[in-house]
Amino acid sequence: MFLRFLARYKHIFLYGAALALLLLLLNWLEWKFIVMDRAIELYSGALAIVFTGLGVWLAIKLARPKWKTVIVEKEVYVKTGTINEKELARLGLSARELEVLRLMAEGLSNQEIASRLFVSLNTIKTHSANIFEKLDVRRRTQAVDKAKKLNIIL
Amino acid sequence: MFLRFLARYKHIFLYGAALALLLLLLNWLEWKFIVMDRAIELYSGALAIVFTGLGVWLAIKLARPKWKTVIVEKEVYVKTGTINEKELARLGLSARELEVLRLMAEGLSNQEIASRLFVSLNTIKTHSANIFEKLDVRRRTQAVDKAKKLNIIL
DNA sequence: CTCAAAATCACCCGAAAGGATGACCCGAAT
DNA sequence: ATTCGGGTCATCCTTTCGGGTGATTTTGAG
Repeated sequence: MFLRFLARYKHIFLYGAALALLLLLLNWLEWKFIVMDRAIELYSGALAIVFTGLGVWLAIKLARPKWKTVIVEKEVYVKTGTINEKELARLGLSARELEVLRLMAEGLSNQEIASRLFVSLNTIKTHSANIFEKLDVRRRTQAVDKAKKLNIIL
Repeated sequence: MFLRFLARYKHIFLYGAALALLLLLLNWLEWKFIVMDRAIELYSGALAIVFTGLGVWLAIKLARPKWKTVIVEKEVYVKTGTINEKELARLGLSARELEVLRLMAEGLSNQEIASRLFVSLNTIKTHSANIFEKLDVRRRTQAVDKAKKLNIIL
């Protein structure tokens, strides 16, 4: 209970400890006889600087690094519902690659696609690599997403 | 030149001004005769508290850049259709899981999703496992496909 | 406060995916 | 006949996924 509370606000406790310790130290050493009589300004300045430092430290420790994420939206594409032949032609996907892409979009694994098309797994991997290259993506999920957004698959 | 510098670090100057003013005030009022002789502790304590406060204020003002705003440009594709709230409720996906699912649908890798949401990769793996469980699928591509077909994501 | 769900993180391990390259076959174009 | 693109398959290697399990922390409802 108390330990948890202490752990959570350890910085405050540390600060309090530092505060108490410093004041005690000042008293203990009886600086008032050493410094006070001739230069109260020096004493005040030193205190001010030290506790400003402590304050800064405290604030930094307590400040939660809250990151605000601002998402700027841009570029709007409209879903047409029909295949964008021009886009398809521009990308230069071969018939086989498009076939693989469609199966990919259905969530099939490479092995499943290979079985479905009666070819080897390696062949599908080659095709998919080519697809990624032509679509300028790095993963099948990206490929599917982009293909759908570009309306080259339904 | 100087003005720009001053504007940039106005908080430091304000702090310096406050420091000087307070010390001057103390001197002016000759508190050393009023307070010092009987309660140096009170004087020190007051100074400590005041300057701790100033330090905190200073740190907060200067730490402004830590409230960093991460601007993420995101392309938005508009699609006709609305979210199937009933289906969403039926599946029982949590808010976080839905969030992960959406990012998944954008083709992000688990690591990228983790970075985007400021959590660890392991957390995303747990979320995705739960998503697959709830959607009754085995792969992210299937999850995305099913989610889109069920209209629980756009 | 207490309980439960949600969210977080970790570790292990095997499967799948992906990058890079090379090779072979075949049909169409040069 | 040669070149070239598409399709096929392979090997090696690295990264990412996904399953399984356990644990702690946060949070919200009762």
